[in-house]
Amino acid sequence: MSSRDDLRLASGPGAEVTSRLGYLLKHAQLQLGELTSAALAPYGLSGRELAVLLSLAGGEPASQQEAAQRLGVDRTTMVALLDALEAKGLVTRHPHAGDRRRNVVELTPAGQQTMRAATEASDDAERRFLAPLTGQAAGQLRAALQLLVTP
Amino acid sequence: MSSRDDLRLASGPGAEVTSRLGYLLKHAQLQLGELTSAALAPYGLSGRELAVLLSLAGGEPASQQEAAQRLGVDRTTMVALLDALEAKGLVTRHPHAGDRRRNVVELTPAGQQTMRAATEASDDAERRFLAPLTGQAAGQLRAALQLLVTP
DNA sequence: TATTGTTATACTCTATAACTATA
DNA sequence: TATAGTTATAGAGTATAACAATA
Repeated sequence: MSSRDDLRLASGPGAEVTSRLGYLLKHAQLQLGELTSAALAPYGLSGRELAVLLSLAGGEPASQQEAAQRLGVDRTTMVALLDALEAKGLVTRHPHAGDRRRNVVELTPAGQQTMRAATEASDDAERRFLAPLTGQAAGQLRAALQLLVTP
Repeated sequence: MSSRDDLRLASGPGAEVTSRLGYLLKHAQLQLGELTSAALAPYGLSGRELAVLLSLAGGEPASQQEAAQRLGVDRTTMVALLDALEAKGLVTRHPHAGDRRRNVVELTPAGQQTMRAATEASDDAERRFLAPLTGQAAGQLRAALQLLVTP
């Protein structure tokens, strides 16, 4: 079932569920995810793959482990994500000079270009998702989530 | 990896990812989910199962299909959820009098009692999750999510 | 023909355990 | 011994397709 077919007025039957925070967070994520997936499709990227590119672009060149930590996924999960991005020519893996256990992961020029274009598309999806809110309310939402997620 | 091991200051490396709305929603949901799971464990319920109980308790007795729609899951997903709740003695299924294709699903007395206690535990988990926010900010967060999720 | 519940199946995301190569 | 990357595997959660019973 798509995440849009199931929504109803908060005063109807089941309002006890649909007003709970867990429900709201889950369905907000589902809806944003649908918009983002559609927006990124022309670039052949998933939202998770764009997140990997962004985590690699910010700061120092990173090992796979560091990239995984930045994103909040397991290092075993990062392997498959990087396999896909490497196959698309968007990232490269090289052994670290001083510690050959590590792979230094970097964006290729194509990866940087794709990341920039895909980020704009993703930003646009965010804007459309947040359209029901005033600019102030959208800013407060983001700030509140930052506070909750950042320890 | 747990969802708490990966968090860092928003100004550090990877800030481009960790300040995106999709990341914030995902990790907010993960953190609340952990708190909720722990809070519900003494009742032998998952968050999804409590959601099913709540969706059944609100309004008229529902068919499985209606329960699935209230919750926003597929009717095939609802089958397994109800199997588990029925095995625990928390819900019953009876053929609908006027339309025997349908199962009327209702909470047993044990189901109602468990639902009430588990809801209190879940509410407490929500309060702890929202503790970093002022009461006003928490209310605004909930209202904003309602607006985004309700069409 | 259409709908409800069900089953079988598959796909995504994720983590744990164990392997390897390096340190 | 410990760590980084990898592989195999398993477990949620989810949906699609097809079936039986019923409308």
